[in-house]
Amino acid sequence: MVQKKGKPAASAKSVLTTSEAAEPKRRGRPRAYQPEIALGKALDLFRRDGFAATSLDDLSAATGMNRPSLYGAFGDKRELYIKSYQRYRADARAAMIDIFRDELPIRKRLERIFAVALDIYLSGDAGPRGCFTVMTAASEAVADPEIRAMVLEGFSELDKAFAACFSMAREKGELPPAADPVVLAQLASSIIHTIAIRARARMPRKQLEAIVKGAIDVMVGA
Amino acid sequence: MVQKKGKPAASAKSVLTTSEAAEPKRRGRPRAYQPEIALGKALDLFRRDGFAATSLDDLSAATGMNRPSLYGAFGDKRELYIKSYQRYRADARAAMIDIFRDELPIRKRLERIFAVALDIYLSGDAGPRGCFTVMTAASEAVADPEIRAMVLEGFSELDKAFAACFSMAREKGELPPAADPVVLAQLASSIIHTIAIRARARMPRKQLEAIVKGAIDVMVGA
DNA sequence: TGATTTTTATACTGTTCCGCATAATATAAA
DNA sequence: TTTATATTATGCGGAACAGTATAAAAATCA
Repeated sequence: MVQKKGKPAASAKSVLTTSEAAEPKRRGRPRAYQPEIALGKALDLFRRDGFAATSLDDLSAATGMNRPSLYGAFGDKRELYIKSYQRYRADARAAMIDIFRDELPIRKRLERIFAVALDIYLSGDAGPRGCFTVMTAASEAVADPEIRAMVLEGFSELDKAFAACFSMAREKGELPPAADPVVLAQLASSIIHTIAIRARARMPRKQLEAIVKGAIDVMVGA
Repeated sequence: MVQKKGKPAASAKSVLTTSEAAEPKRRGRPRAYQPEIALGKALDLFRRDGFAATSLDDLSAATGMNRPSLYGAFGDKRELYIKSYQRYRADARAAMIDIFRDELPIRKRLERIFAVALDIYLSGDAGPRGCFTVMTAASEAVADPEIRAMVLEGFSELDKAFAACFSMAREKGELPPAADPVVLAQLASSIIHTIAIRARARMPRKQLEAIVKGAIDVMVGA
């Protein structure tokens, strides 16, 4: 019979945001799930309830995958948590990176960054989801070195991104020469952390925006 | 026989820091535990592992109380968590209140406040314990209205204490008249939150102190 | 068609979990 | 002493838990 000649190899591990990509013909029974979508569901659950309070039954129900499939695709619960966290970081980075790099005035840029952060932290059907890095720092990071390293790297990435922002602003004369980009960056990160935490306690967006506005005034001048 | 005449009544509920107080003679079998000490042990566990990852067996072992005694003394796990949290708040308040009210120059006062905060967040045998308010905000506060209310009240208490600090400093001429005590207080709280979170991820004290120093410089002038 | 491969579906194992029922124990009061 | 009261000690019960073993199903390959 005429056979379709599946593409030779070329690594099936391509990272795809959409699931439209034509995978090379796989051998056995086809998967009933889409890994990226399932991982997103797992992330939703972990963000809502945290690691310990999320059971594999919950994850199985949310992803539509039965337990053995979960293990086959992502490993055990901890590995799934780690992959969920990496997915969160990738998503957050994608949502932020353009604004960080933008050539807008510093004040406008900060406003947009914090607005996107609030969108991320306040979204969620069953209550505001907060920042997964902060939640993970508060819980799993103490006892698990590998998770801790990822969290610290997350803090560092944010600090550096803000510092680059403030450096550029100072070069363009938007900030006084004496302004210290690293200190300002740590301040900006602390605002990110406080609104993430407070959002999680359901503080209304208006109040969080007031905190952001006051902080921006202090950082770049009223 | 000669009997000791226990003091009549006078409310057994007196809040005592030491356990030396002579309780009025109680009727049945005497307790084998000291409630305040047991509650402290429970708090230690909850701070280390969080609500979901702390089992009643763990609590029973740490307090030396068997399960029924735990229930009798503190109610179920959630009630014990709430009482532990209230205890944490009382302890933290006791450690801070004098410094907040002190008449020291604002810079010195802030330095002391943050130093005590770091002491609290970095203590712990099995890793830094962080801020229990922040941890609770990140986990239980979303779904539990009663716990959430306590957490929000905790944020508010800290904001107000800082605001009072900055108000007094402005009145004394330590800050420019245009300085906004509420905005500065939210900044100071955000520093508290960021060092609590970062401590939990085992960021070294030196780095946390650098964050504090930079923030103080921005808040009250370098 | 039949063999091979990969995934799904079901169900099991042994553990841990929370809350409570029951009985033993230690004190004060009568 | 006896009675009442308050706590401790033991352990049960049923549910939930994480992980896996086994078999059925659905595809490709020969």
